[in-house]
Amino acid sequence: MSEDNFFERVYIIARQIPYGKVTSYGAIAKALGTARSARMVGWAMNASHNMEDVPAHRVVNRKGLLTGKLHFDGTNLMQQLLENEGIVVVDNQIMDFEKHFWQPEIHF
DNA sequence: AAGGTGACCGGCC
DNA sequence: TGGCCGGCCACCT
Repeated sequence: MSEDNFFERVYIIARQIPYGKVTSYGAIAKALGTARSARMVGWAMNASHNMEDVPAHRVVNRKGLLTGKLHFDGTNLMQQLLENEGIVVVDNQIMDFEKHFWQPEIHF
């Protein structure tokens, strides 16, 4: 499959997201040292479909909006998963986003 | 090889 | 965070 470091690094970070917590694409990009590549994080998430251990549902945009919801199988699968972890989601938007926000460890 | 694309972000009104 | 615009960078055709 893929041995691309960039994608793999994104997966490593994503896998470190604790249960019931969420983070943003930009935060992951920053953790990788490339804050300007937030879009690539989203791209990597798209490819993460093949990966089982990557909780892409815990990754949202900076506003706490479930922008990637449409990329999941079910129409509201992403929201279901988040609510299953105790996160309240209303209209594709995470309530108390800052409260559930998790900052990835910075490791270049 | 070049251009288009995108699950974004920050700045500005 | 409501909306619009420019920048950014790796991936795909």
